[in-house]
Amino acid sequence: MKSDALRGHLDALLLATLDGGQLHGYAIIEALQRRSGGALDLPTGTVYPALRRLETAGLVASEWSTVGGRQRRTYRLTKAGKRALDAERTAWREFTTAIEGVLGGGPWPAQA
Amino acid sequence: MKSDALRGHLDALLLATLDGGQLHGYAIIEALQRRSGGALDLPTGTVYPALRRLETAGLVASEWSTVGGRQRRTYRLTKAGKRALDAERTAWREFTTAIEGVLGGGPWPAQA
DNA sequence: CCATATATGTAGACACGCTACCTAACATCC
DNA sequence: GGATGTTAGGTAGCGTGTCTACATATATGG
Repeated sequence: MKSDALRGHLDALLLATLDGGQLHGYAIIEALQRRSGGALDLPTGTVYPALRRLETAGLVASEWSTVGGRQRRTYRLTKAGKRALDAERTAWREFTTAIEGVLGGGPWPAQA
Repeated sequence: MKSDALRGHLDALLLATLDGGQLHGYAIIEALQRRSGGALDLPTGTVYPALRRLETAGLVASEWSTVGGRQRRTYRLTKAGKRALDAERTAWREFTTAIEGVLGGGPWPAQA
């Protein structure tokens, strides 16, 4: 998958991943791989800054914990984040509807 | 619709629009509006450079003509463009499958 | 005459995902 | 003891594609 395709949809992916419960960054990356059937393999340089952006925007909140001597920052959706997720899902449907209206299933008549 | 969402999908839209027959730039913008149900209203500063990029890549070809005293540059798909369109449609299906696997229809079990 | 629609185009800004790199603890194998 | 791999978090800076804003020109309608 070409990387630009994801532009503007990453926030929706991260919020949706946290919808099932809190996760730490590394686990989010693994969850995205699993749920996408291996199609999404996001680098940490993409995910960590995006999570900080979402936290600054108030859509997720995080807490530090230590598990087996390793530091973990666990993220969870805020209420605003849940609302944002709903909006993202709606936007996604509108987006795909618009694109598929153009992509169609094959050739179109020139001036329908 | 947020503008970044389109990133990486514009080429597919333009190629698909030309799949029904040759069109000039302005008509392509109108066709995109029509086919997307009004959701897509691309500025000329987006479409014209993109068409030149596609022409440089050999996916479309263009010819000048004059209609009613106005200059028109009419674009059509090349064979490479048709192949590229097929590839774009396949990529689109893979993309939406991946995203929808993550977005799902609602909450997921934490560790399926 | 002026506004609007038709039609094409360029220059520069900006957002954001990616590459590349760094740190650190623990586990395993030899 | 050390090499390697996995888990875990992070930053700096780049690339690039879309957008904003602007420029040009003809035809039409008021």
